[in-house]
Amino acid sequence: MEIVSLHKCLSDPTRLRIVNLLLREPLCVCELQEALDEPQVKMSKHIGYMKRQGLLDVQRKANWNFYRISPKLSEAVLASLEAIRTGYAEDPQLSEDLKKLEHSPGAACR
Amino acid sequence: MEIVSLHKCLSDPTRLRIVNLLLREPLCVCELQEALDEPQVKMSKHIGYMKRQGLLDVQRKANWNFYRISPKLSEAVLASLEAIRTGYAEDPQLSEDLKKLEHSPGAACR
DNA sequence: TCAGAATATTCCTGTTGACGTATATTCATA
DNA sequence: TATGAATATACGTCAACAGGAATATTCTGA
Repeated sequence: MEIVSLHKCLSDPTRLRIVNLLLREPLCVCELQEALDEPQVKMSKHIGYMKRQGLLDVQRKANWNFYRISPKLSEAVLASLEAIRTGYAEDPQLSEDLKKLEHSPGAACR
Repeated sequence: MEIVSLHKCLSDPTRLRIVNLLLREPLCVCELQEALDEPQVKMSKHIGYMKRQGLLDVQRKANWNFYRISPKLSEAVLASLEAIRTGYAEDPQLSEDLKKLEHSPGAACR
């Protein structure tokens, strides 16, 4: 994945929030939607963008699409992502998203 | 500095090249220009952009403007920058820029 | 095979940003 | 103080992208 493409992915608030959650575990779109509380079309388009750039990949299970950080990323890209995970752990928005995810009642997709 | 702003700065090839050089040492605009071999107006605008976002700051010395990575950045931002410096050390373009900088005959601004 | 759930895509609009040309600014020095 | 060097800004144009509304797609289960 191109350096510039990675940073384009990270340069939108919604996408950053999505990446922050996926850095912990793969998630289905409906879980991401619930955690971020954003319209479906908005989520879908940002996810599609990051998939096209090679940052995410999908696994379809029954009715649900599970996204994860692509396992094919270079060490360099992973290092940048790790900097986000550890560096911004105390960001109010990002940590609230994580809390919301943990506290969410088991979603239908599970 | 905002997380998103940082990544916007890093999501353009020219800006990434500039940051890569400034991560080593503060430089004057003319040195950056020579190393990257890009038009003056292009350099100036990208530098201005990063200054407005709070990533860079200036020190004027006589006729020259020396830019550096701002010393006021948070640990988190510095960690992201460090990931770039170490992670992409072997990028052809970025390492060529560095080489060009080292081999450059002492610029007028020194 | 039809209905509905989960997700993606298309179309439209407004904003941001990238690039080039030309011009302005600022400062040092002749 | 006029000139030139270093750098920034204004203006115009074009492409990328963000957001919403509406619609399409894909799969599951009745």
